[in-house]
Amino acid sequence: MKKNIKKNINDVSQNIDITYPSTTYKIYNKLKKSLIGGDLTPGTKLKIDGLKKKYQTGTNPIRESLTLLIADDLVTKIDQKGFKVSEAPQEKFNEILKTRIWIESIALEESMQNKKGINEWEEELIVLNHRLQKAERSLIYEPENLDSWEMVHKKFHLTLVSRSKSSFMNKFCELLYDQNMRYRYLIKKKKSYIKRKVTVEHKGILDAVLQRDINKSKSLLVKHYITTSSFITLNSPSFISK
Amino acid sequence: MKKNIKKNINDVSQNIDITYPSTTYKIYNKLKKSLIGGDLTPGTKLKIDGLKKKYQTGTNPIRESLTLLIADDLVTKIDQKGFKVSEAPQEKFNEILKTRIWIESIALEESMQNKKGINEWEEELIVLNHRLQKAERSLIYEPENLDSWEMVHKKFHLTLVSRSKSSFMNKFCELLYDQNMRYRYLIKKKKSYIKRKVTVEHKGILDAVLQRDINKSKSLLVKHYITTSSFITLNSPSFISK
DNA sequence: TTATACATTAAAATCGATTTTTATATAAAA
DNA sequence: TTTTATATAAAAATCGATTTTAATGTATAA
Repeated sequence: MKKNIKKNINDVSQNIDITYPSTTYKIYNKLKKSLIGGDLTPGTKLKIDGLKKKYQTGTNPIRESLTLLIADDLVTKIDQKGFKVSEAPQEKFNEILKTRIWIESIALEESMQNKKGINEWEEELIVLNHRLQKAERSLIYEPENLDSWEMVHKKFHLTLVSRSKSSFMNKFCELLYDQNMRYRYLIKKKKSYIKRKVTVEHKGILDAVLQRDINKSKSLLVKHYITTSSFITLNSPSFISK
Repeated sequence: MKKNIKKNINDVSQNIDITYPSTTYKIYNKLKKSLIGGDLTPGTKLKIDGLKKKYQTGTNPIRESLTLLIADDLVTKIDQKGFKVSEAPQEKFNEILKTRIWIESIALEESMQNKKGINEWEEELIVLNHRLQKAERSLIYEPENLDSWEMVHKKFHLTLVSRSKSSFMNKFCELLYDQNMRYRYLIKKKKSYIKRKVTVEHKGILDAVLQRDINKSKSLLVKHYITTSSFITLNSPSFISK
């Protein structure tokens, strides 16, 4: 009833077939954001009743959202004992870094070797890099723009490795990106993490790609990840998984 | 009530803390088996009501099982429109093959370079290969043993690539293994697929691993996958995704 | 004390009914 | 005829209550 009213309000303007996301989908996105943003401490139990109250909804959307988040490795489930926020030990971060380097090296190489639509791809990367530089500059004066910086940053990195002609590779890259992002926020919460300037590094990778120098591109990408990772070290005692 | 009785019956013998799987978990496993086994035609709609009747259970376990299967890429969900069996076009099989080769080449190399516990690993592989040969021979006279062959076969392949020290790599390998397995069964249902002898190939890979010849091991593993794949070609019209 | 059985509480898992949305069929207008 | 609106049917999604299981606390026996 309530939703029908809402639908009519929106429908009058245009005749587009707007579909409204399910509660499950909305809660999933909210929870995912909280988990990646480090708002939920690793290991914390995710009790259904609590989440029901917090998000003002029933059992089913909560449980389904949590089930979806298992696939993202942000939530862990123990049968008959419920859900909890996935742990985030240092060694897991090392795994993420290592795996990202393995996977993305292949994906970048394949993306560059795949000639079909390579010009359009290069142009897209130029635009994304431009937006990224802009977003980064705006961040100095308006730190509340972090969300939009995150969006462009993710898009830039995933586009870079998107042309391997394997949907599986794309999925793996995104999973690892989100995992890495989570650690960035977790460390920000613990230490007074200083957002370092990555503008130059992104530009370097882009230039190597435009030069169509595969090895240089790969090595710059790897170097970028390793440099970034040195800022994400959680070896404070609070981070050792219980 | 019913479950309590069951618990008591089992508990009298030993004082082990036996945990009973949830309905969701049981349904998940059954569905997964059906999906990999090719019993459910790609693209088929998975209606909640139908599954409820089939598995004699409520909405929740069904929906949760299906949600879990999305992560395995065996089920596809469209928000507000429900679940369906994931499509299985030829091109997707090509992706699986390609991605497996990329990922497992790295994982095998890392497994062999990782010296810690390498002797135990080699011994485990010898035992698994032995069981695999045995299971394969028994298959000639008792084809109903296919399930146990599948189990050993999966274990052999996943153990081979298990030591990269990245839980993500292990997960990716298993996902791709199951995806590949699904195609094996789908083609079996369509063509009169003849189970070919893979005994020699497994032995070859094992020997190369025991010789600690990384390049040889990798190339034999890749060759094994490519040879197998040539038997899994679904270019009959019935397989072109609608 | 320490361990074991039992009762209590809390939380997960499940059920069946209701609500909301989509798909289909039918009728009216261009 | 084709399109557009409306009514009906089917299915997905959600809700709130109930059942089942795990965790906690308490009393009793070794």
